[in-house]
Amino acid sequence: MSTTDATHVTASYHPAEVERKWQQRWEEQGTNRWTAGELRSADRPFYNLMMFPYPSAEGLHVGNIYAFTGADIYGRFKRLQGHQVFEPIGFDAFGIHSENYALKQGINPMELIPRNVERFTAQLRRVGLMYDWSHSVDTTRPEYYRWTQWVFLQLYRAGLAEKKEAPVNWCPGCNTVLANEQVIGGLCERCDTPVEMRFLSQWFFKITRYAGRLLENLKTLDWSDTTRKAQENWIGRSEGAELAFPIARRRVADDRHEPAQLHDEKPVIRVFTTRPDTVFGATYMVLAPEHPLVDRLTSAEQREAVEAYRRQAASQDLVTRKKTDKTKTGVWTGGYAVNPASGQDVPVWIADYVLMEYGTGAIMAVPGHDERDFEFAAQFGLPIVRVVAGEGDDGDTPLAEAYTGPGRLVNSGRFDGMEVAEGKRAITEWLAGMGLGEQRINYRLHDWTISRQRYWGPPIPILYCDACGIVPVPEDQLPVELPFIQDYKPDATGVSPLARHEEWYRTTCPSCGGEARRETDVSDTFLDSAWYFLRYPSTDFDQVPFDPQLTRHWLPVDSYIGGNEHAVLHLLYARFVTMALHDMGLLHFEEPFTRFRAHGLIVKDGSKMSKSRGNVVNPDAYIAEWGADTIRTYLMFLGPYQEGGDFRDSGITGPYNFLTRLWDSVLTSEERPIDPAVEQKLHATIRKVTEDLESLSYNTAIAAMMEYLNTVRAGGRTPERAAVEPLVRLVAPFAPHLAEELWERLGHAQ
RNA sequence: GCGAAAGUGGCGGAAUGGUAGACGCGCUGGUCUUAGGAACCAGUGGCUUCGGCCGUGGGGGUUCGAAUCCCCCCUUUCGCACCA
Repeated sequence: MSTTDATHVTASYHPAEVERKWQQRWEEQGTNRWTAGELRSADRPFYNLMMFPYPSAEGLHVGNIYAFTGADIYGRFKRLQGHQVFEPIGFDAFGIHSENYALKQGINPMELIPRNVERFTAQLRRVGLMYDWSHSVDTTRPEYYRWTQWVFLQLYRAGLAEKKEAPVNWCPGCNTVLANEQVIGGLCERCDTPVEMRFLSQWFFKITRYAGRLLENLKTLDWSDTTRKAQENWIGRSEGAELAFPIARRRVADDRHEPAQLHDEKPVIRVFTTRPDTVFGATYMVLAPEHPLVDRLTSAEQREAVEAYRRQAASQDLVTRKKTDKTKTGVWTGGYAVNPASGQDVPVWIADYVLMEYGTGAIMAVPGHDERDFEFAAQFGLPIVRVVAGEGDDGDTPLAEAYTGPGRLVNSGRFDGMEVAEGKRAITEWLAGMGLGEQRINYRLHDWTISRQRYWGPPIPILYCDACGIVPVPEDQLPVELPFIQDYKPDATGVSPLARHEEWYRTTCPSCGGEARRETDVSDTFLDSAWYFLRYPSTDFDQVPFDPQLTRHWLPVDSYIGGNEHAVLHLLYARFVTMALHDMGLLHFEEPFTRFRAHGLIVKDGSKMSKSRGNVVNPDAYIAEWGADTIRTYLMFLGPYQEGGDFRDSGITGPYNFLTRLWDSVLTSEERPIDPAVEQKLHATIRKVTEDLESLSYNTAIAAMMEYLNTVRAGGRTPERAAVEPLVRLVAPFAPHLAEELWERLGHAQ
């Protein structure tokens, strides 16, 4: 007997019909929506998060669908396991990318972006994702960025936001400052223009204060290895010592200059080194051309050459400057410093191979044991002294190249004979005793520049008052709304377009009532996304950024899935902001994402999708032709989810045929006892699919289901109802519409 | 240079110490059909004297047994990169 009514004609599989029906029903019945009360009372909460998209004008990309579907499948799996799954989505719509596009179109982003959001929303609704649209966020809405500004103020109060004059990355293409993380190989991440170094007064977040903890905590996180490693490298911990080389006063010919403003008033050059054991071999010093002590050290005779060199270095973009293979250049300042170990005067040079942004911006040069210093010394005829002798090395033969291996110290006074490791410790201790050094851990990580001289972002909630100085905008006056202006185009002046609008920036000081001026820079988009996951559960509340009770109930995030391109950007910033809010007592956890998995990249026919190649997959057309269920299943079947895959049109028929066969099998199935061999295979399949879902091995889960269906239908046999009914549940995370329809046709109320 | 991942049929990939190539695409043959770029069934790593032999980038090793573990080399992709 057929499971369907004898008079009922078994219709063939029409995805469009089925999908329309179920999307509508889910919407009407609020299947995926949560009320505030339901969120509060959920007893097995599972927060399933995916990286929210930037709503580009091109519309939803197949890569977005790949990312979201993989995350959605995991959420649906958890729901089938009895969890109450909260799966929100939103839009990361502020930022240079959006703004640049608006500029190109000549449409104000305030008008353009909402259209993109609308289009994205419509496209996303067709994919069959279990989003709770009632808890969505859009970072460009005042009701959202009000709280982004609030986050800024909390960091400011905690002393973690600071305005300072500093060398920053300036993109002449985008006319704005960029965070270090947004400079890729010396180029702007958005427009590929070579980035320049400028000295500007900017707002910074002191993420470096958290460097140690950000690094340490990584060990405790259940994250993709690649992502963890990327953060580890980015934070870049190195152990060593900071040593002080006093300036040799008598040798400074030109003393008209005021003493330099360093961290203290002592006329010393501070250097960071990982090799304090080689300090006896430091035969010269090099400062970055921008180093504040250069003026003080430069002699009258050398001034012209030094100035010329500094001008030249300043004019170079970062790509040219950081080329490792170019020959070393540099100029002697005419000044000397005292090697604190050997007591000898060593000449002080400037050279662009020393970077102002790392360490102290100055190095002690040990040509005998550092490749770069050796190259520089060889080029300029500076003395090379050996202070480490390797195995079977008499310590006398002149070095043909820098020796960086292990060995014992030589030419190092009473430290001669010590092993490198011992020497490091002993020499650091000795110099520390004289107040000329200390053990030090240095991080590659920089403070996070968050000022952007652009229009399309949340205004930084700060006022400048002649009487009171820097004044934070009172929290009850938030948001500081971004005004609608026509001339939002950025320029090379180093200030935001908002600085052209006096009517906007002129205001009164909340503490003295006098005249004040608003900060006209906006904040980095990455601040918007550094806390959005805190907002989702609490979008029903407009008087707090995140409701304490809901936050305690739902956070940290249980599963987070996204692209690895954010390994050092978003994922690091979100961790920092969370940690800072935790330290202020505002959050009960310090790591936002318990589990993170990076998905792979989708390519088309073996090459990266790009507009110029003309091989960008338009997901709408594919969904219209094959149905969302087929596209979802196909994308997951392409290859291991965490490695990505190659989208080829010819492959879609496989998953499509599978779903069609499943449809037919269910609707023609018979009510009869299940064959024991089939039953055994069924249980093996359930087990396999369950394990694969947990590990995101979606491709093999699908393969297992196909294999099982092949067994069920082997030799053209009619399937037993008991053989196919469980398969409908197994396939549900992948093809939710089809599964619901079949489940209903099998006589189950949903 | 440093760090990470990977190299398996015509193609995407499966198998992490135990029958290599699951599953799918493609291809071949068949059934049905007026027809089929539909559906269904069967086959499909290479060589073969039909006994078998060879086969997971290359070379060596451990093991009763290696795609899988170890050593050396080659190639590709990604991240970081004059980081002191």
